[in-house]
Amino acid sequence: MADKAADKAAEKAAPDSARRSERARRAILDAALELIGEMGYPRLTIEAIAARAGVGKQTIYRWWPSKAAVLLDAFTAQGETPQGETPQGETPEGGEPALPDTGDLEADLKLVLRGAVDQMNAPAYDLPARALTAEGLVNPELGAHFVARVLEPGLRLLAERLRAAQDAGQIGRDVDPDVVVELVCGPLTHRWLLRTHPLSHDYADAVVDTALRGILKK
Amino acid sequence: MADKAADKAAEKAAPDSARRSERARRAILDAALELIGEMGYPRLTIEAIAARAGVGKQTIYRWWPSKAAVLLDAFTAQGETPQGETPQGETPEGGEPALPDTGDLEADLKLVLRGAVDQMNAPAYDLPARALTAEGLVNPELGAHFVARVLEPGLRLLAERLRAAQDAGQIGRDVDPDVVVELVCGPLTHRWLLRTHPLSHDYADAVVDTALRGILKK
Amino acid sequence: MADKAADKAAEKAAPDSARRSERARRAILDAALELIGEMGYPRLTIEAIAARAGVGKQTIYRWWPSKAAVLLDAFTAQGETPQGETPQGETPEGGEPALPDTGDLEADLKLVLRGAVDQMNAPAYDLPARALTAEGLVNPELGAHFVARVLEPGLRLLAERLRAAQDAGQIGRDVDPDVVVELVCGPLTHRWLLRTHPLSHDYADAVVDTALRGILKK
Amino acid sequence: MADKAADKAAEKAAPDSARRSERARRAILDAALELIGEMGYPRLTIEAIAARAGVGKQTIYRWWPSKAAVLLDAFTAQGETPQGETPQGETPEGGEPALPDTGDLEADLKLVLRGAVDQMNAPAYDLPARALTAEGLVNPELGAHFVARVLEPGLRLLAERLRAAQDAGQIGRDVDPDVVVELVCGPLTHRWLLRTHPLSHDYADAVVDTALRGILKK
DNA sequence: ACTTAAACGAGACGGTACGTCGAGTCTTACC
DNA sequence: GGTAAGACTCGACGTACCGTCTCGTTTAAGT
Repeated sequence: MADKAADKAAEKAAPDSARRSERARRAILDAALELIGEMGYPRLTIEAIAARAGVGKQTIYRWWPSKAAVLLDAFTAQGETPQGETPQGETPEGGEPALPDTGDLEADLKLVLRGAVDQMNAPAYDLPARALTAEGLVNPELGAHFVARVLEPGLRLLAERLRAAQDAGQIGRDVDPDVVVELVCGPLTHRWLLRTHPLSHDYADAVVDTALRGILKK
Repeated sequence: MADKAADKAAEKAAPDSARRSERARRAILDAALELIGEMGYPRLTIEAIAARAGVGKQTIYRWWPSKAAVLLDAFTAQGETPQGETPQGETPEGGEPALPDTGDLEADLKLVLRGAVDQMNAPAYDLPARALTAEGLVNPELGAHFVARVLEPGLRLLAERLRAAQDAGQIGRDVDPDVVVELVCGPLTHRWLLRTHPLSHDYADAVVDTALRGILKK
Repeated sequence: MADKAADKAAEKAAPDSARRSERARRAILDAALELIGEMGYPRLTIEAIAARAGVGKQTIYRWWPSKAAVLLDAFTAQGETPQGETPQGETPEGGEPALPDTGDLEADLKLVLRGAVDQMNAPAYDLPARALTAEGLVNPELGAHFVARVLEPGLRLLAERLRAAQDAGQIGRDVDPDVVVELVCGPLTHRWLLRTHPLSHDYADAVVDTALRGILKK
Repeated sequence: MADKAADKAAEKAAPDSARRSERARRAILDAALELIGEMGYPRLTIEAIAARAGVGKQTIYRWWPSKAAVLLDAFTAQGETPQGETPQGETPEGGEPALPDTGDLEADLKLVLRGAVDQMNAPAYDLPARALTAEGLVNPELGAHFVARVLEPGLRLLAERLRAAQDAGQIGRDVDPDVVVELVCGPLTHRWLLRTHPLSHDYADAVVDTALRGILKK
């Protein structure tokens, strides 16, 4: 129980994070993002990151267990504005981020999903996010971190917006908002990752339309 | 020019597939599938495959460009019954495979998607398919092959079944069957790959229900 | 110039030996001797010495330029009774150490060389002395210190004893005592270092006999 | 047991020396000798040897266990004329090497030892031989190889020459030629390795004189 | 006794080299 | 000419120590 942390520490003398060099940390994260843009994830190496950052390899190994972990931190810390899968709406300073709520669910969803599409099409998001997703597929521990830190926040906002619509009586009580979240995100993610078809605003609109209004004739 | 073929040959003396050893081919594919089960994709190496198959490394490099390509072939050739993302319905010998069509679209979809869920939960499918998906995310060429050979066939069948329903007047003309295919497959794939929640028959049912009948109150 | 000291200080702020921690010094020297016995010279590291001594690495680097220098001090300060290559004879407290002089040169030499043989066969002498010799072979500066502090004193005593014999008329004036010293020490050192044959009392006796009485028939 | 070799082989799949690349072997040995001259033994690294030789590090590790072993081979194979501690006399083609035997032992010994002195003073011999001696002091296994392959042959020749003198009645039967060998080589080696005094032809002569004619007055 | 500057323990840092692994190519002997 | 075997060059791995550089914390000299 309380020993668990102690055990972990006993494994390999945990470094003292108070003495950590912020300069080195920033240089490493920046280098990782630069390099993934220049050579792609598979050819990204810890040695290259260290060299670009002007840092000893050990300084990377001291604080991260793998290049994927470095990249996850780099991606998350990007510009000090960590982004989720879907962009938050307004982030009124100090307040909780929330999705737009104009009362028109369809319009709001389309707005948000079009934003997500733009993000997925932007190399600065696509490259690292795609690499981290790929790594996570095959490495469950990293995958869990990626989902929790990158994806969950956006999905949670979406679920909240849907619950608001449900409270407003726009959605029946028999519909599970969490299922709806996946119903609209799943298809976008599918296209983004698998590249089966172009990922466009039109597609985002079509998904929202089809999902919201149903498929079977009434 | 008549030299075009010669040029190609000059690039890398194309091997003569007529003389290819079927014994070696099978041994390599079998070894790849065995080893991915034993050590996982990231630790799978071409050297290990060659050793396990009792084959020289060059024999692998002669016929495949990467370990992912070997695995794709191994996965595809599995039991001589290459499978797509969703299981085919009956495959009456000699005939085209097709999804069940009882006239009840909802029931048919649930049947098919439950089968897909079972498959995704089976390690013999999950491990290689997940590895190939991951590789494909980051390696577009391989990704395209994977989609075309593994995923597309299943998706096409689904689209056909939906078009049949449309022809039967169960689905409006304003709905695009291709979008519907992704609307039901996207969420399943999302859960399968990202492990956000358990992937169960109940979830498959919920996706079908929600997608078919719509979200907004009528 | 008065600046000479200042220059030196400017080079690398010479530490103030008045404030030096005797506790740390002893701990370092002890740790060095312990560790060379446990893991041998090549695997002896400054980090290990610091850890064993409970001392910061900088405390070692402040006072010694290399692990060999530490070991040389450790060896020299051993038990506060620094030993030369050959054991001193009686060390009447306060007096100069001198070799035994019974008037019988042959017997005296055998006694002294047998003592040297015993020392070379004792791990507590062999390990550090051998390591320092090895280091000195390849690092002339350290080698000079090692010879001056460890070997020379013993050799000088031997030379004095021989000069006494010469004064007593036992040795001809045409013989150079310094050559004789090497004539008896060389062979012992040869066997000790190169391990060509066992280093025994009998060998010491044989060397003395052969050297003193000559090789050619008279 | 006959299994001993098999056991050793079982430890780590012994490489097939029939397929060994002679080109790589020569390049490695040459590079080792070049580099020890350029930077000295302590700063000689396997990586540098590999780089200079245009060879993968693995090719070195495949055939040698340490940089010292490489150097020993390099030194031994030098110009295809491996040299011992003392220079061979004439090596009439095809015949056994032997020391000069003019009937005058003293003159012959001086000739040989002056040659040895010259060799020890030549950097091409001094650097590698000194480094290997140093390594051998601290690594008994390597030391044994060094002695057997580099030193022993020369010492054996010297012993044979002395036995010839003994057979000719120039040396008494009570004198052990092996002790005499060390009596003359020991002092030279002592000066060579420890740099206590300059190593000159005069010293070689003095050693021979003193050793042959004895120290005590007759 | 109080101040204060240097030595101290600790250990993070930028580096170099280690010894290993696997990639992909090349060579040899066999069929 | 395809194959099994495996040596080759190359690049990266993750680790070990190097010697330097902060960090507080003693600690001993000089007020």
